[in-house]
Amino acid sequence: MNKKVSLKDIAEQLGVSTALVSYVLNNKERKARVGDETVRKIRQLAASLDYQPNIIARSLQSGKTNTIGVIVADISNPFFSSIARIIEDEAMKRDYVVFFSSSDEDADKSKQLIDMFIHRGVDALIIAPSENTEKQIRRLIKQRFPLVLIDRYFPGSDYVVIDNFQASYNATNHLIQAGRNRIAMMAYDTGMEHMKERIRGYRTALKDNNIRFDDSWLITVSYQDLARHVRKAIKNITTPTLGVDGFIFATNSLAVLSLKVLISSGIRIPTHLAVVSFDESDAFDLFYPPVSYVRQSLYDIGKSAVDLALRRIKGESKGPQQIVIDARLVVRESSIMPPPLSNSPHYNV
Amino acid sequence: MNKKVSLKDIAEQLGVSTALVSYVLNNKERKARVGDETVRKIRQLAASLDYQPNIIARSLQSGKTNTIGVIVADISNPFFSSIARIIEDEAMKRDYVVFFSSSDEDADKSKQLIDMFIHRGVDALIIAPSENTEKQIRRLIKQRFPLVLIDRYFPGSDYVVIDNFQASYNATNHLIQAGRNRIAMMAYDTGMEHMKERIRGYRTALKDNNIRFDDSWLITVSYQDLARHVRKAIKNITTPTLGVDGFIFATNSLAVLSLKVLISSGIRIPTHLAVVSFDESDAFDLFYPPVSYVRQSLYDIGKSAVDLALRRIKGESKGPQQIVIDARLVVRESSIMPPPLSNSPHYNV
DNA sequence: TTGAAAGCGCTAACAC
DNA sequence: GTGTTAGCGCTTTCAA
Repeated sequence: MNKKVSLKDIAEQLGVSTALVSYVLNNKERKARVGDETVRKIRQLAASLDYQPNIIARSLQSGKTNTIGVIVADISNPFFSSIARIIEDEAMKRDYVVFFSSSDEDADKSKQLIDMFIHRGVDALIIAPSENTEKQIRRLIKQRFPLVLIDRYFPGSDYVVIDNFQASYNATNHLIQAGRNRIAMMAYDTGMEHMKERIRGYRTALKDNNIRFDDSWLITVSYQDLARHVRKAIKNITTPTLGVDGFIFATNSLAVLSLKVLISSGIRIPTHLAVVSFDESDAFDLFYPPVSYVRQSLYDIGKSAVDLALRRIKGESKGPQQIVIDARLVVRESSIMPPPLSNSPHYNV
Repeated sequence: MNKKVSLKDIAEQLGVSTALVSYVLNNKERKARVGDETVRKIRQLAASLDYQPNIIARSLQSGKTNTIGVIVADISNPFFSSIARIIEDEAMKRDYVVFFSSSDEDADKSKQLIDMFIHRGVDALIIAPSENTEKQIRRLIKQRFPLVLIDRYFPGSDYVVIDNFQASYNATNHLIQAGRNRIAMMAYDTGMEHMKERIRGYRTALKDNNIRFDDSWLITVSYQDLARHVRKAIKNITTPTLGVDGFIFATNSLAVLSLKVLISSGIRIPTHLAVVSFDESDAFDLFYPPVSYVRQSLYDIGKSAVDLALRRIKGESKGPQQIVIDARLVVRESSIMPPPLSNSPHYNV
């Protein structure tokens, strides 16, 4: 690595002070009333030396890093990586750069990541918070650290979410309208509000349709050792005796894992079991029949989160800012009976 | 934000110099021969003040940021986001943190990102390089900037890749053994070595099996406006007259897009068309029939990339380090004829 | 118009 | 054993 040129190099070569160079290169020559000729010389030398400011030094001085930390449950989950992509683009447009990290829904890891990012001097955090992280989050809020929650939330914070109750209610209602009345839901075993709301929406829809909820219908699985839990749960719930005829999955990962199990268990979708999931996935499109899902605008989530974060950084927003973005049910063949005699064209039968 | 405590604060309160505090808090009290009592006092006050070192200041001083920049084509592509997750974990273990960004296979954007990361002082870069970025990459290598390429490569650099020729050869050979002899390939229209190798493997396998290659079988699509290109290409190649009976997709995104088109076109897989893809995807598992694919160990890619990068940072490795990781063909039903009378159990027919 | 200098927080070479 | 000090590269106040 050849040594980088610094302000001082330019100043010395020109026989001026570093202050002048700094002013000019930050386009503050008007404010500092630098002489035209000096401005010209500095500009020219800087260009010919390909001067690049040292961002670290600037950060040390300013206390700002133009950096945003993003913490999601798992960046390899397409739902989060898609949001990450939007956040990346939006941040870049505004000259911010992004650290990504995964909490694995683990409160300890979350705390560690938050601390690490703060020590690194990120200007803001965008977090999909996990269970038992409320204290960490509250601490940040109290310190007035710029923070936006996504996907999940705690009351009183800045956040961007969907109306989970309504979305879940609609999904359940849709299954009922489609003729199902023994509808199960698989959700994460967590006290997080968004999950509880999804469950509440489901149960309320059942009730409003006079369907008596059966305890065995609500399956909650824990994030740890997920695949095994899902496998067991699906085996249980799909026995003929318990036999449910509709299923709502509270996240894409639950749906993907469950569908893999269902595939090998002889259950026909939607004939035996109508299916709706939250989130989206390529897998939902390629699965046959295509899976109905609750679509959240990932673009809106990412864009709004960055907007809010930057406004917080600039100190523009006052009270808690809470953004509820649209969620809409995309109905496809996994949740409605096919027309009689329909042939799925591309499968050998 | 309450003001952070600095070395100086501690030094002043204790009436010692910042140097001592620095030594102690960096566990260099032995080397600097600091008195036991002083050590104790410093440790205690630091703890009670919850002192956190300012990483920015340390970086300015050391010229190191403990930061790695990662540039992939698109972080929302599960292939890359899965690698990203591994990189994140491995980096974190070694106390590095990661910036992710997406080049969109665009050379200009790539250059911009590389420059930005360098200005930000990342200690190393891990890049899945795009077409026409060779000059940028060569420049970094010449400057001896720690750099590791993944997935794609230029000769003479540090990289982690699979044997693309062999993997493609095997995949093609597999289709031929499975009784296909009009085999198409869809690849990206790029001069990048990894793509050319995949194409070469395909063509060589045809040749070795005495199958005369037909120009129309090789479909190259450009990354821009991909969906449209794929749609058109699939429509063309699957007309009865041209009718191919096997298909190799050079990446997961090509396969996913193509399968979506195939689904709606009445083509039966594998009866009419046997399919193999590179990379992996949840969608390949949920598709029926499950898609055969060339599996690369994403773990090995990410882990090796971080290892190489850190060794470069530490100046441990000399000549170009090139790691070829295993790729293995996972054969599933999309590429082999089902047993007679087989019934796909879970689909209504 | 311009320059000197302080200081962001930390490290390390060099005295004492 | 302990302390001083000179920077790392930049911004910005204040004086000239």
